[in-house]
Amino acid sequence: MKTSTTVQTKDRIIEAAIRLFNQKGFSGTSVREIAKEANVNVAHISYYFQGKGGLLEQLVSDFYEGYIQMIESHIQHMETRHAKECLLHVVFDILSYQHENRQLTRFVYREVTIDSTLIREIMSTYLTKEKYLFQLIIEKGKSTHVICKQLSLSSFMIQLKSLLMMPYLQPQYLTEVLYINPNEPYFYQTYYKELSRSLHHLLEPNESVLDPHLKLMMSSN
Amino acid sequence: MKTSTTVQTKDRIIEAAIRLFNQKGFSGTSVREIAKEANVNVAHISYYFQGKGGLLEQLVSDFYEGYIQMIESHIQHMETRHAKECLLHVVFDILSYQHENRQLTRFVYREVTIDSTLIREIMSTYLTKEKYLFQLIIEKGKSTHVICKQLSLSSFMIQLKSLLMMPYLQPQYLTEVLYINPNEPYFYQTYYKELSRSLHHLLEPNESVLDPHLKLMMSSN
DNA sequence: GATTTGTCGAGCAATGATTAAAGGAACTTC
DNA sequence: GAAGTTCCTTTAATCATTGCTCGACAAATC
Repeated sequence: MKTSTTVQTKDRIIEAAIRLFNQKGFSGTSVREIAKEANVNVAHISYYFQGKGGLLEQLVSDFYEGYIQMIESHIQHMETRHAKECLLHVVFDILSYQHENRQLTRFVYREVTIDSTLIREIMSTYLTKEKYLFQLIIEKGKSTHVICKQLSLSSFMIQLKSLLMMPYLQPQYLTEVLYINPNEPYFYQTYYKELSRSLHHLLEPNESVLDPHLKLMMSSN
Repeated sequence: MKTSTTVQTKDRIIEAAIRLFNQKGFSGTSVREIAKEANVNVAHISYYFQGKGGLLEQLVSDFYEGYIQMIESHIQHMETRHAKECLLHVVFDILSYQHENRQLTRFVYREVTIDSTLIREIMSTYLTKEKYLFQLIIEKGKSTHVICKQLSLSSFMIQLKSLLMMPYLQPQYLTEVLYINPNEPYFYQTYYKELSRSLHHLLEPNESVLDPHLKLMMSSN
């Protein structure tokens, strides 16, 4: 019996959970609050998700499922595109994905910084897969000489992921300190342009192999 | 009665709290756990810090106090240095500061993503101050033509803070996925070099006012 | 010896997650 | 249409844990 009210109940729990987890964190939210916010009975959470932990697992893997799937769809069309172009499209779509799921994104990215077995499992599946997919693009770019051969995948990933995550992990910083509203649809398009500029410099062949620290020091003296 | 054991007790609580908050988050840690980890009585936490909330406040403001103070000391010596040089020194010292206080850093940066009144107050004090201090450096750099005049402070801050925070907010990502150990002292020195390279490109005058997205697209066709 | 300061265990009231039991609505089967 | 089945919902209760405080005791300070 899959009535519409059933679906509503389950979905209302998910929506309420995302909202509250986003605001107060996982441990900071009680199942009673979620039930109240969703206007459902407390027992429903255990009934549908096998407890609070199951609800967390559902949300996190739903997020990464959609995330990875989106990246993979780009990889499949990579034959027809140049590596840099493909990379930029992926970046744009990640921003778009994060924008569409702002609350879930912030919650997941925060929760991922907690040392738990669940998180460790997520890591070894979705995030290594993400790394692998980016590696494919980078490798192709290197072979077609549009990406600097010396580029280290690790340092690229660190910087890319930093830049992608920050605005959605710390939206209050943008609003309260920088007076930028990351909720506006214009934001991530503007941000994308800045990102693509940074990426461009990150990928292009070094103009010098010198220690950039020293180089900067010298040029400013 | 300020015996050495008294100091020990208070400090042991702080150390234990940092360790546990870092691992399991603020809400995910109970005062009993902290007391157990610190080998003190539960009542001590309320006695010294007026409850769990007070302990949180103590830790967070201690962190930002040292953080801001460190940046300010650079500003005072700014007369003798060029803006870019000063900026790089600040960046290096922030990395160093975060490295020295790895556990506290990760905890604070995570907790700052929670919507609470405490956090909002922290924002409007320390983080606007941080922004102001960076503004001073940037302005000087612009006036001496070592920093691009069109550089937006906001987008600079977003990117800078992203890159500074990421490795210390997500150390498990580095270890488990990228096989990089951010706990090694070498790490933040290496990372600093990468950062300074990115910053160099961020600050230097644009070689073109063209939409970099379009530009990249065209150059890869 | 009086006072302040640190320590401790017990215990409080509140809230945490979870579940067992039972009611009820829709759908199938006879 | 009656009986049975399945799924959803609700109530109530359980049991652990939460943060915090009280009163007693010890030790140091004046």
